[in-house]
Amino acid sequence: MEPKPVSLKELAEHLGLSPATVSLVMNRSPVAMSIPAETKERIFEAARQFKYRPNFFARSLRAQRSFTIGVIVPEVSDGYSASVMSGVEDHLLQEGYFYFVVSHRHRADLIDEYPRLFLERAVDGLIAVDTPWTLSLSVPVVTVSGHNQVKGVKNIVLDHVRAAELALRHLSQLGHRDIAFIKGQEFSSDTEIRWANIEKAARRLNLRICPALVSQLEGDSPSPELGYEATRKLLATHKPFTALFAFNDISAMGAIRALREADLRVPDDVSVVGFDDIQSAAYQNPALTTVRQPLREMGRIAAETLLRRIRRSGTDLRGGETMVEPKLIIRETTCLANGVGRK
Amino acid sequence: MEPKPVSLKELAEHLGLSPATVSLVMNRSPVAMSIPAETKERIFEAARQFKYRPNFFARSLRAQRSFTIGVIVPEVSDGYSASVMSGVEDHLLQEGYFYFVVSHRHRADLIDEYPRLFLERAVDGLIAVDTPWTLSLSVPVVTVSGHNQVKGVKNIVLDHVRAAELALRHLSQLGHRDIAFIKGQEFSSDTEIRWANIEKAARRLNLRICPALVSQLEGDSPSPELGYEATRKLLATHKPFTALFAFNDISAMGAIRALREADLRVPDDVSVVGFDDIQSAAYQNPALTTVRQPLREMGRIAAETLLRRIRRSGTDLRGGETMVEPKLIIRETTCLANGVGRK
DNA sequence: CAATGCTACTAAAACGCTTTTCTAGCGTTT
DNA sequence: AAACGCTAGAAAAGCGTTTTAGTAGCATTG
Repeated sequence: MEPKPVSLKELAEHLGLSPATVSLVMNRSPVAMSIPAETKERIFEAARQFKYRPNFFARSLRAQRSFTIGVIVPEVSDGYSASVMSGVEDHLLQEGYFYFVVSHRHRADLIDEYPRLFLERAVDGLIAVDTPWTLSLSVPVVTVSGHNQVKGVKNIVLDHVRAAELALRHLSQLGHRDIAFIKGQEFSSDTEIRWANIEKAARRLNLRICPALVSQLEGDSPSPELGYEATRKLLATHKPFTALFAFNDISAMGAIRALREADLRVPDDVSVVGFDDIQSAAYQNPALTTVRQPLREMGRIAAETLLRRIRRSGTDLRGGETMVEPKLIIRETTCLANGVGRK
Repeated sequence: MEPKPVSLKELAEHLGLSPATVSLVMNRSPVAMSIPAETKERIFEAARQFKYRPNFFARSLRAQRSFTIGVIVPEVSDGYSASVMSGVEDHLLQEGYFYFVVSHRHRADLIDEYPRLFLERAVDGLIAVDTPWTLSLSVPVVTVSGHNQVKGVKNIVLDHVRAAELALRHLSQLGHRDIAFIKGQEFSSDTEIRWANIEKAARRLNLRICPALVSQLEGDSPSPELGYEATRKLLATHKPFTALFAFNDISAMGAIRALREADLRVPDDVSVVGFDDIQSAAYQNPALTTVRQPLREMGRIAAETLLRRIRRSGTDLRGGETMVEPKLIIRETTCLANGVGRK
């Protein structure tokens, strides 16, 4: 049990000084230049002795700054958000900031309400992860995979051109021509841009995308179930395909299960490429080939960008994007098409 | 962009009343009983019109309450913590509380420092997840899987007696006698109690635990790699076993990979049981048999318990445990021993 | 010697709210 | 008519800081 905290006034009283002086010295204010080193030392010593900690609320009230930022994600417990948060945390704590987390779980009313609550809590800024963003707030906002075009909002985003290229080129080089796709949910902010770039990359690589071989995730569960369902629909068309590019690793896992149940071997009959490279991707059986997003790094960059904006409030508040590079991680779920050989 | 917020004083001025009156009415204080309904309505109407929101810091400064709690976890991005957090969040936000998260990543200095930082931020209480806890603080603390015996601290914990029983009985009934084990890391708070109960359950079931068949996770990465390494050590002893009980699902995934690399089929040659039942366990290939911990529920209970303590501050501050029941989820990684048949 | 400048501080306001105590005016009781 | 009680609200203290504007005392300068 800690002793009752001591206030600035009490500390000053004990030192026979005014609270003003003590405050000035403790904060190393330039005004305190004229205070002799000896006095300063006395103050520091007393502060140490009484374990003086400035009251956080009093300070925030005065400064109108909270050293707190808000993070809004679709769901804390999904690996994507959690990885990004991990990066955000790294940088934030190091800089003396704390953060609140909320999950909106794709409910539009919450996506609207939470930012307001954050503002009420006087956050200095906020980071929205994988969340459609339309608000322009009075504090800096940085989005991760946001694809918004709100004026002052900076967006940290994957290079989707390259991501699509990496995956499709890989499959193409393995001889795949009949490629099935699982698109993300309507509400996922990555869905649209990712798909647009897949189409472009396919054109560049001379791959034809058959509409019957395009399925879409539905529902907002974070489980592989959705990928399983989407793949079942794909299989139900009876249109043959030798490769499948899933929206993310989770759905790829569900897809693999659906394929196996249909007596299709992965990768011998169907190659599968995931997206994200979550922790367990490497330990799937077979290990998942996937397009890695540097999620943690994206979180770190988001935090850095946000703090920069909070500090240099006013300058450089242009929106725009900061791009981050994907990487193709080739593991065991892809091989040559037509069973020509095993990779 | 929101309009500049209006203060209580301004609102009162506009109404031709004193701030005191407005405050009393807005907070539905019993003292405001004597204020006529008409005046109250005028106040509410004006508040609505100007979107009056009490300044959070001013209020907290006065009340010495922050409606904020701190959550400390080993690592936000591991599924265990994230699931618990998800449950914590459910209850907390509903009750008007926000929470800070920090990851200590098993660094002892951080486990010590973060609670202090939380206190400085004037949290009303805190929840420690899967973290060794020795501090007795001036605010209520609830731990999840803590296994501490600090006086006022309530611990939300799995019924480990039953968990060990469920797993071992299952394996025993399938005819397994040579069972290997992967223990948790030294620093994990669940390790000790889980192991103790496994030993007890084994005795009750007349199973002999061979010391050579007990391996342990080492290192604090949240990846299946650790289970992979632990299993390699097990295999290196060349002591045969037909079943493996892993510390968690993540390590079970690594174990399965190691077994496969050693040309052992799962479950035909070796049955594997995991622990936790994380999201992807059902979509492993083969789907993982595991002991489910109701993590989200544990988080919810922790939040409920904490808020109860914060509110009835003073009463019922006994420590002790609240137990939660595990459930055996039988999937595809376990079958009859000795290849007698496939389940 | 008056004016100036420096040193080492302090006073006081302000941040926005809550809450206890107080009061003016009015009606009722004894 | 004095005492009391009630209604409707106001005054003011206080929460713990930060910061601007001073100021008292001393030394230096012209």
